[in-house]
Amino acid sequence: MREDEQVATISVRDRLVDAAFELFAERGYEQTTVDDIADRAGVGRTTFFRQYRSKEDVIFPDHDRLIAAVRDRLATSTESTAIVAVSEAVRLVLLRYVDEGERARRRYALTSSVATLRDREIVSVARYQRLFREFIVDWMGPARDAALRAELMSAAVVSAHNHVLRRWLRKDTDDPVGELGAAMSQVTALFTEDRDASSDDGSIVVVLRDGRRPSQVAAAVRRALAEQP
Amino acid sequence: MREDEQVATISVRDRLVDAAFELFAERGYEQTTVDDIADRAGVGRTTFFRQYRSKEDVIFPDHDRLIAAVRDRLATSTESTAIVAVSEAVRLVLLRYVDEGERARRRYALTSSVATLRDREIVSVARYQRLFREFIVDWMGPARDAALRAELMSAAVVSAHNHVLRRWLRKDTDDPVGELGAAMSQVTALFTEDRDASSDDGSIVVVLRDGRRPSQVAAAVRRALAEQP
DNA sequence: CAGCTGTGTGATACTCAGTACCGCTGTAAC
DNA sequence: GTTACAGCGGTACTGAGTATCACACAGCTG
Repeated sequence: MREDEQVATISVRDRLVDAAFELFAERGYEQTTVDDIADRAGVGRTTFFRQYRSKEDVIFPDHDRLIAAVRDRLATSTESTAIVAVSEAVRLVLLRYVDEGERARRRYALTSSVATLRDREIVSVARYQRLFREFIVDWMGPARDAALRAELMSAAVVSAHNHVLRRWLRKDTDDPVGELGAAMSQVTALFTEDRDASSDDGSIVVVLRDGRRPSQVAAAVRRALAEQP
Repeated sequence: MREDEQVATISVRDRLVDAAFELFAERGYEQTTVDDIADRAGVGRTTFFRQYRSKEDVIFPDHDRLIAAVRDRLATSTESTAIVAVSEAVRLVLLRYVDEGERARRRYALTSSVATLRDREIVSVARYQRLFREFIVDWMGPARDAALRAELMSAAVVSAHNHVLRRWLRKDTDDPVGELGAAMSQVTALFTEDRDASSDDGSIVVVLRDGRRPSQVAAAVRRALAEQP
């Protein structure tokens, strides 16, 4: 291929994606064959499967690459707790979708209406959750209930992320990144509140002899609070 | 079919399941075709697809029926909070697997090693999570952050259930039901502790004029505590 | 220029899951 | 008997995904 052609021509991969989205919109997903897509993109069937492993693959973003990026981010994380590290890492995923813009929304329309694609999406999400779970387990070591806690944390982070992502996809929010931050602090709060709250609810008891003035009581309370961890 | 034959003969459905499990164990899942299964079960290919929608369906329990049972349980639930109701309902799922016994474990061996089946399992789990989420949303109404909280709760319940279920499948525990109860109280504890701990940590401030005695301060505190929700 | 090599491409043929249809057979009802 | 019906098997088809092979077009080399 000569250079001037290269400038004018969109890559084969992109042509296939465009063709696929067009056809899915026109006739629906099941009514479109791989041959149709390849034909419209002006390439052979073989080329389609060389570019994308399956018919579903055309619509989905490159999860392999994105997961690798998330893994890297986790590996080089300097956060103080596992759940905060994961909350930071999941931001990458949201940003990727937001960057895609309209294409992400068109994909959402498809995954919402086609069972096969919805299932595929669910499986992709589970891969992130697994990655997070394993990271948290490694981070926490063989502590008491570590496995269950890791499970819950990763599930919470992923759910919160998906909640915000779906809101953005549905145009329910203009500030997905801000909402993600809020959702993530809600999630981390779930897991970082005083554990064992049933036995220690965080109350402080200050005992004084009779005859003190309320200002003295207040001072004693202030002192007690300062000593709290 | 005459009656004496009916007694001696296992149903076609069961024969197909047995044949499938045998063949998957012998040659692996991908190396087994639907024809192979039908042949070994002594029926035609057509009959296979009349009994099971797909090749994967043979191994999985009847999730449609089980989900319906769970939905019924939720609909007739008299629990005080949504998450407790869901925690109770998810027990049905665990019990179903435990009832299956060895068959569930053989299925687990397959879903652990065959990507297609693992994906299918993940999708099934998502269906329960969705059911729970919708129930919780209905229960909570349009409260502040209800959608996100419902998302987190359903994810937590399902994760905890799966954690315990997998422990039982791996023979890491002999008391799955007990562990499920423990895991579920851990989950409910997550969501029933003082919420909004970041903005309201549960502290009570009692203001008094100078000159009161500590016993009067204590009485005022007692009164304030009594007024707490 | 001729020859070599590697890479992307398209055509063909194949396997297998899943669907649609049709004809057979045994059973139950009238 | 015959009519109705339900379960079964066979055949043929569609379409996804795989494997193979031959070709075209680059770039490099002598």
